[in-house]
Amino acid sequence: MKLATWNVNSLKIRLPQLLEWLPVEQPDVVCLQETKTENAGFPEVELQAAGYAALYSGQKTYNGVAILSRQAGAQPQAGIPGFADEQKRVLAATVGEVRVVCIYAPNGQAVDSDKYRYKLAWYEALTAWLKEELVCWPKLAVLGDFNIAPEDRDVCDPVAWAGQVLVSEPERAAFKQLQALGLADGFRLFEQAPKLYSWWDYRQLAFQKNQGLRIDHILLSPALASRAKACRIDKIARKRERPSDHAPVVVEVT
DNA sequence: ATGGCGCGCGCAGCGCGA
Repeated sequence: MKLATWNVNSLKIRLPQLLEWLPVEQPDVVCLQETKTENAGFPEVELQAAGYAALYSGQKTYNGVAILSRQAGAQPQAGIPGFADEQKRVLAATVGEVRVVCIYAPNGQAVDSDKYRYKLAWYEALTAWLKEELVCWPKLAVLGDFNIAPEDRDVCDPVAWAGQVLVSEPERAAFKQLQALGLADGFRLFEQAPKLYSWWDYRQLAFQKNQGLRIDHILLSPALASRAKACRIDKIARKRERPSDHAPVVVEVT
C-alpha cells in the first residue's frame, strides 16, 4: 500500500498536475492540503475518472483538506472532535484496515502571535484526539503539512531560522508529543540523504538553491511503522512550471 | 530597509502563506 501527502496550494490550479502525477506515482491513498476549494466545487468527477474516490472538507480561499483513495474511504471525520474550528484543517477516513488522518496544521505566522497560540492549542487538541484514535485503530497514519521542521537537519539554514515560527522549541515539543504517542516519523525510519526538504519559498530561487524546510510528514503507528518499506520526498513535482511550493511525500507499507 | 512569489478574490491591490 502506497500513501502520499501533498500540499497543492489550490487544487483548482494544481488539478492538471495532480491528474498527471497520480498514474505515475500510483498511490493508493493521497492526502491533499490547501485545496482552497468549497465542497460544492470539488473536482470529484475528474478524480473519479482517474480511479480515485474522494472525501473532502473545504472552504473558500483558505485551508481545505481531502483524502483520495482507490478504495473508497469509510467513516469520515472532519475536524478534531470537541475542538471548535471554522478552519478546515483535518479529515480522517478508514481505507482498508488503515485509519488515515489528513492534516493541514496552522502556520503560526510569528512566535507569540495569536496565530501561534492557536497553532499550539490546535496541536494540543490534535494530540489528545489521536491518543484516543490509536486505541481504536492500531494501523493509523497521520499525513500532511505539519508546518513544523522537527530537527535542525530538516532546516536549510538552522542559524538563520533559529527560534522562528516552524522551528521554535514549543512547536518542536508539540511534534515530539505526537511521537510520544508512538507515532514514528516515516521519513526517518530509513536512511536519507542530507538536505532533503518538502517546502521551498517561491521567492529568490529558493528551490534552485535548495533553501527549504522539511515540514510535510507521514507519521505511522507501530503496526504500520513495522511494515514500512520506503519513504521519500518527490521533488519532481516542484520542478514543473507553476508548481506548488510543497513537494509530495510518499510512503510504502506492506 | 521587511520585500521577494504565488494564490484567491475580483478587477485593484491586499491578506495570507512559510
